[in-house]
Amino acid sequence: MGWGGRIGWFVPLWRWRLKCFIRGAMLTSTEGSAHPRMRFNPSFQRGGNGLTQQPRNGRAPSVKDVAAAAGVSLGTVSNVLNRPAVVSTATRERVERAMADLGFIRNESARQLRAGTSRALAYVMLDGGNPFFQDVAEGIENAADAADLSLFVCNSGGRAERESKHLDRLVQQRVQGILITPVDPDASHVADIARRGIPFVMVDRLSSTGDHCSVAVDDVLGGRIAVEHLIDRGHDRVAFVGGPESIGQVRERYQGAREVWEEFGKPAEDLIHLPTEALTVSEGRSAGERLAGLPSRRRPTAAFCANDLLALGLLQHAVTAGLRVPDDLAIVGFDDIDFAAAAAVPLTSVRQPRQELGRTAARLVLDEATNPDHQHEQATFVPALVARASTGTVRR
Amino acid sequence: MGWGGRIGWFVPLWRWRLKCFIRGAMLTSTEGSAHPRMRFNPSFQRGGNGLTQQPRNGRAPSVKDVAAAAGVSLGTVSNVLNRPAVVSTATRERVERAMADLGFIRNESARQLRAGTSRALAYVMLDGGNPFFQDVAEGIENAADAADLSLFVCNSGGRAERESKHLDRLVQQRVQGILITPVDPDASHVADIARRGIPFVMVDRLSSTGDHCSVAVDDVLGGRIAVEHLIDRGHDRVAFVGGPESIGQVRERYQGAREVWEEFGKPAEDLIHLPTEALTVSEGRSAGERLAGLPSRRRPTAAFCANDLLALGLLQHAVTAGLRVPDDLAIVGFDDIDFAAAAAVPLTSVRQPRQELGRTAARLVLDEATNPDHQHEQATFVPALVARASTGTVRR
DNA sequence: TTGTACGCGTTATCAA
DNA sequence: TTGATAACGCGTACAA
Repeated sequence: MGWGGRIGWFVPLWRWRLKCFIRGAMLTSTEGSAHPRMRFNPSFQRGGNGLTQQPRNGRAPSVKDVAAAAGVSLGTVSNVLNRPAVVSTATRERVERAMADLGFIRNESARQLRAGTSRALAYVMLDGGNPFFQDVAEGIENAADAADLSLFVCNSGGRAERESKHLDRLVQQRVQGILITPVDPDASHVADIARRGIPFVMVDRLSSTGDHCSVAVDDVLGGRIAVEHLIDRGHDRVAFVGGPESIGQVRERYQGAREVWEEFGKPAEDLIHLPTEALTVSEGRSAGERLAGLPSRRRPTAAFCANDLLALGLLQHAVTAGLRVPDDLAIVGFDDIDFAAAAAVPLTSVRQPRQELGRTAARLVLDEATNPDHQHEQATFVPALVARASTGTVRR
Repeated sequence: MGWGGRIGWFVPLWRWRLKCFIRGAMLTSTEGSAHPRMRFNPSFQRGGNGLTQQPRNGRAPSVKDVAAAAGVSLGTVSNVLNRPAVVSTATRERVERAMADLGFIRNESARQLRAGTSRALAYVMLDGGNPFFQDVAEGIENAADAADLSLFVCNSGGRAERESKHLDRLVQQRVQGILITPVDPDASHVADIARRGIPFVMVDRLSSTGDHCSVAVDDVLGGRIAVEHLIDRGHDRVAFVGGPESIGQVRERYQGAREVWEEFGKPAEDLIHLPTEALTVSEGRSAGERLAGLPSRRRPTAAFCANDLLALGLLQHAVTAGLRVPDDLAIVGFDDIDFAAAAAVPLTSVRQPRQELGRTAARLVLDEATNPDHQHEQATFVPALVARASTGTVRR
């Protein structure tokens, strides 16, 4: 059975349900004007708050119902909704009264159909379990809220096929714009979005082609300041903890680390790469085990982690293993999520302006959606080191 | 200017944008059947992936465009989409080809309008900054995904007026069902949802009235096992850290704590309430300060925190202040978020089945949406203590 | 097997 | 100031 069949099956149930919840509702005497349309809708009832209605056949009341109840035409109701000034006070009040009585609520689908686009944005995030992206999402939501738009928040969980599925659905929904932190910025299903002309902003990744907006911090620079800070503190052997390399952010933060390491004339083999399979707390713990397993003369005295989750996992392992942080092992994270400061040994981290990334991305996508002179923009933020106890002491 | 004006202004921009991105796209010779409708759409082009089209006046291609391009009627296209079996292979392929060429994507608004309901669920969460709710949301999203539904994730941030605004929008969107962890379960705007007949499930709160489904753990029991665990470990003075009392979860966890404290014959004044203004890490820190400020003979040797965020804040303050955890201060949290286990002193916590709460809630809301025999259900889960290092030792 | 015609709820245009 | 009517895109009777 195809979709049509299922839809046809849904509708009666919907009616059935309405019929059920009506049972027990307070019903008072029928009221309303003597408008002839009224006889087609004989079941209007009035209750305290307009929710005790059973308009027509069980569907939600429409402008048509309101018009009938108020004894005016459909166009007038529309005017009350969209150009209140143009309708006389008396009729407007009558219509408003009818809307309240019926519990009328505008149907967004119909408005969308008419308008050609929905009143929603969407953010497809890379990892819902990482508070960093939640904070970005919060920034977006605030901006969306201010523009009176709803926000679809989707989570790809790092899986390309799930991301693609989400995007398909969002395009079907005709969302006004899509913000995404992509699994792979070069994936075709990502490029297709911009090519369709849907306002589109890449978050936490810069566009290489420049054919859409993007918002990110300079990850290479972030890697640089993290490692420079560790060099400052006198560390001569440093671990870079992070992976997989398919993640651009990881690559660039590592690159920044290597650059500055080299510039300070340190031997490349003293910047030790501990690859991880994901940017998670548990991968951080496992990296900690590998780190502890190194022969002591090869063992780093500090670690720069590609994000805070890894750093927290590493920190946990270190403390459990009896290492003193920062004396035995200094740790720098990346993102500066709230939990970094809240760790038992507060974590030094490279701060990204999380909410502002989101706000800016939303601003750009809205500009693309509304401004005919929109120019694609690559908004780059400068990361900042927030030094805390986990790198507290200067060595030697 | 009212909304109508703005919409009217949007549409031309939309066209303008499409015109722009088309520039530079590869254009090949016009192709297609000689169907007469074709002349109304003279600008069809074919490219590699169907995205280089400029159908009609800049709007996304509709079934009508597909029909014209394939040289069939509109109904046939619809049949291809909804009852592929009923259409001959040859025409079906021709239609599918046309859809691919044009980059046709179904318009959800139109489907919704027709179907009377959207293909989306919604979850309004209480605190987006708390990973607990993110995990619940993830459970919901997985279930929604399996049912091929989109999920609106909204965040009230504990503010009733924001929650109400979200709910208004969701009702306008005609979502299939609403899941919510409400600021106040008894608020009228919450009750209105269920009264409207919208499938509705309360998450992390039980329904008192029974006129809708709900999913939660037994918070009183959770409070009991937390404090019983501390009593087991030999603690005679315990703090309950949590607030505000307007949050039902806080009240009930506290109640459970008091019950078991009394049952063990402990004097009521030795269960010390440290109220907080929110369930956040920073409030946990501030509670830590107050705790440290107590005279030593009144100072608790253990703390039960109303959630893990408070516990992490308290832990952080304790470590910073030089207290040993658990020797000087044992700590129990609630929720067992991932960061609890990842804290530098892994946190003992009362575990809620976070994802399962979400999955169950989604299951219930879908049942209400589709099953005519749906009965409201109060799904109660049993919390479980997860003992970790933060309460590690038995005292005395 | 395919095509025609109508309705979903809203908004905008135009006429009264 | 108000009313009638035609779209928007899709799904589906019903007719051919």
